[in-house]
Amino acid sequence: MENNFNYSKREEEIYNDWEEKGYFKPSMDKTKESYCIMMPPPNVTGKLHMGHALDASIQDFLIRYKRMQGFNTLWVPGTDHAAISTEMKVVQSLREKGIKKSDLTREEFLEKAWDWTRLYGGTIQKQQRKMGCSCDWSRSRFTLDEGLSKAVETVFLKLYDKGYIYKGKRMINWCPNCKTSISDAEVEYKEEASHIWHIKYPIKDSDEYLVVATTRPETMLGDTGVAVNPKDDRFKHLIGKKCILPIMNKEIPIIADPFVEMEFGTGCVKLTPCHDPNDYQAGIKNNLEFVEVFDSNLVMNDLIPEVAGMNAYDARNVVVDMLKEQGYLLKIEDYTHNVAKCERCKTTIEPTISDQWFVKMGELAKPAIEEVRNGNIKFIPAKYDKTYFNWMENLQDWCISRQLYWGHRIPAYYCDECGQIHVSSEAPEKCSKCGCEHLTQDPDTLDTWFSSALWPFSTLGWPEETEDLKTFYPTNTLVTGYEIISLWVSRMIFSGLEYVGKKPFSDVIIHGMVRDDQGRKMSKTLGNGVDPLDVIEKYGTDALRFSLILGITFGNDIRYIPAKVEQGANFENKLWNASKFVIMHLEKYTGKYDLNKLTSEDKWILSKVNRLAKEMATNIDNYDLGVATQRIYDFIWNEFCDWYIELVKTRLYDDKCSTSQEAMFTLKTVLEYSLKMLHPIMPFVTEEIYTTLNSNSESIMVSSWPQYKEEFNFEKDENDIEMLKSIITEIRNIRNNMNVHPSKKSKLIFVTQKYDKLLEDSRAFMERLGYANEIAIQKDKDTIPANAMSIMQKDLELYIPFEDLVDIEAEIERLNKEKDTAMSELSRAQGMLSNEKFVSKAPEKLIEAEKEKVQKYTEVIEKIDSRLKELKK
RNA sequence: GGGCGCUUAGCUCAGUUGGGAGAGCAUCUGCCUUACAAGCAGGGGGUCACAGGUUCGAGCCCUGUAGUGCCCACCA
Repeated sequence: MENNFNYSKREEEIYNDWEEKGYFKPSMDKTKESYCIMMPPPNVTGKLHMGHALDASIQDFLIRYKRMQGFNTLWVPGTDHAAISTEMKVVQSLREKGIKKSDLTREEFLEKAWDWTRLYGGTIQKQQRKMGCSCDWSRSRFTLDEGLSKAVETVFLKLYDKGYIYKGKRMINWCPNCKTSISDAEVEYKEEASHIWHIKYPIKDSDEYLVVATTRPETMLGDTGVAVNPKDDRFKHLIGKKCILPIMNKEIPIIADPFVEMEFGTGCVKLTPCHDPNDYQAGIKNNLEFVEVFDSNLVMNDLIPEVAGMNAYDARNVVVDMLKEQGYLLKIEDYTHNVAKCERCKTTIEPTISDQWFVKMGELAKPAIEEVRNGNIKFIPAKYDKTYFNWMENLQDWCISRQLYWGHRIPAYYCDECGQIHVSSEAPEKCSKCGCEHLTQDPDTLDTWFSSALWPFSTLGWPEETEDLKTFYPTNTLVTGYEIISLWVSRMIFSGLEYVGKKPFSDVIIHGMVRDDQGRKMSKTLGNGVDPLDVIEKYGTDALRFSLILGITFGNDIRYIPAKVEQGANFENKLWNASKFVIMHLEKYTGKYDLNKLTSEDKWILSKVNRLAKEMATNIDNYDLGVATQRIYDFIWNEFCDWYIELVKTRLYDDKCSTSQEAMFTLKTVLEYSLKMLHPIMPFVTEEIYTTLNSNSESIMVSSWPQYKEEFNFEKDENDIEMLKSIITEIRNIRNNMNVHPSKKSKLIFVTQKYDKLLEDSRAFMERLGYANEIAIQKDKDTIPANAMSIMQKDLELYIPFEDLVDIEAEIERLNKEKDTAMSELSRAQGMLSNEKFVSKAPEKLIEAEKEKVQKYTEVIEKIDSRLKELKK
């Protein structure tokens, strides 16, 4: 074996080998339970970032584990066409070539977009291969491919027939940059410093006036009312009257509406139903006039000649100046408020009234809420139930039409003559209403999330009743971040329930965000992003995966700490070297061993690894991946390497050892168990070692998870070896304190009635690990020299004659300290036992443990006392 | 405005149903011991944010306070 694992070379070779052999495909064994994960599809032209790396590490962990557990396992990869995001990138690249989107026909643009997708698409899937993802690439899907488009169309027609999809003029979020509508979920809010303008609106036929406060004075040209709170005594007498809109010199009504906060601003709100969501609602409710001030490109219309044709933001200054001149402007205050921004391009959103397609959410949301409430779908951690409910219970109808080319085109056709809407998969030959033969398809496309919402079943072939759909739907676990619970998770849930009639998945793991080492979001502007591919190049995929999983708790954000990746790399090296040792010593392994000849240390480690296999499986089944990883790490390093390998060395080095075959059996068994348990976390290095260890065996990927065996349960031997370990640790401790170099050996005199047999069997390693040149095991303490250090335990005394090194006074002092410790332990245990309430209420097991402690420390104290007496002679 | 988290060793984080506080890194001491110095052995370091409460027993459960972060709503 080489001195190190050559990950940069071998990881790729191993991966290709797996893929070629078809290990990523499901077994399709009908006798096995299925387990399926749908990979959240990244943007088709995207690049792998740390969030993806985390996502991939978690999913691959689960998939590999389940595969080893014998499940018929499928992990479906794929990519999303990412409508707005991709279209923006294409527009940008065209602009760099001096081409405007409007220069091209729809077909020409789409041609360019496909070129772009072909050029940059697939990068991320190559990178996912580098991550070691064992997904079935032969089932990879793209949201715009034929099958998925069929699913989208089917859903659209179905919902339309049911009346759940409708077209209508509503107030929507318009992104002036992307030039499309977007849904509420795609809007984010950002605090922005601005001003608030106080404007006087005179009351008709009166000297009185109202003062309205606004952050958008230019919209006042389109005001068609002023609202006050009906309970506001200041303005009660004005309700129902009219006021004069400045500049426009137009009468507008004063209405009462409880949405107005009396304490905020002036208590009077100007109403511009065309340009504000609240005002829009108030406009409908109160039957106000709808007056547009500017169009969707923010170009002012000709309400007044002074601003006609101007950009809305420029018009603001003109309007403010006019108000000032005419004496209507009372004051301008600094004001910081939340401004709606486009999630994609960060442009300020314009609320606009527009003719769009919507999905009616009410009836769809109900069963989706119920499915989580009744526990059929679980969030991990459960706290995200609340995020989900909060979203689902306050849903507005979902605006699904986008004024983009890149996406699924809406299957609706309009009669050129009478405007009749025809929703169908094919263009109708003539209008069903007027018989006209000229129909035009709706130019809009659908929201990206409309197709992503179908992901769990569209990828399995729905609406066809495919074998895959029957086998793998509902899927089992969804792994994603909290930022898309509302955008994606919730929509998959109602979609699955509505279209397939079954939930899309059972468990939803919500992991946190990967932040930089200072806890900041990784972002392009900060330049603090860490590219997982750089990390892989430096430390290898296994080390990165290990670092992302070790100790994580789902739902909490994690920081990317380089030292943690180093920890992973060091661990990989440790495992590699331990394996090298094992494999080296297995040269003489005949495979003929006798379980009856296993020694205590063999039984000890077998018992431990055996139980770990069971407990780690429980951890994983409970999605405690961070804990599971910690446990296998601890076992391999602190038990197997630090102790078992050291304990077993004497037997391996001794040609005449009668239990060397059993030692080799144990080494091989424990290493194999460990490799298997580590494989879902560090797939490559475990594969490399496993196939070296078992040169005629197939991949570790298709091996099975170690099963708990009752015959490997050795409780007594576990206790025995733990006792010996504590003795060895104490010997080392004493020698360290005295600065005695390991090369200076000493004699060990054990006095014990109980452990003589065990010690006799353990002579060899006790000599080695206890730095002894001679070991005496005796039942009485007649021959103990005075100048010896001592270790007192229950049922055992150990004397180490260090001869002239021992300062009797110092030893007395040390023993007194030991005694103090034992005394305080004793009194603590006695204290608990003398507490009647403790004895009557605490569990039996605990009381017994305390009683044992009393016994133990009483004995230890007696022994120390007796030793002290001898020393003082 | 509403909701949800977090606060544990110098740093980054674990801590499974309440039963004597853990890891990695850092630090200190001693070791190139024939798998590994990317290592070995040993040590130091914590009133688990604070204040109450429940309990025989609280890092864990309840109430409140402070600091901090996120999500939702968007109030002109």
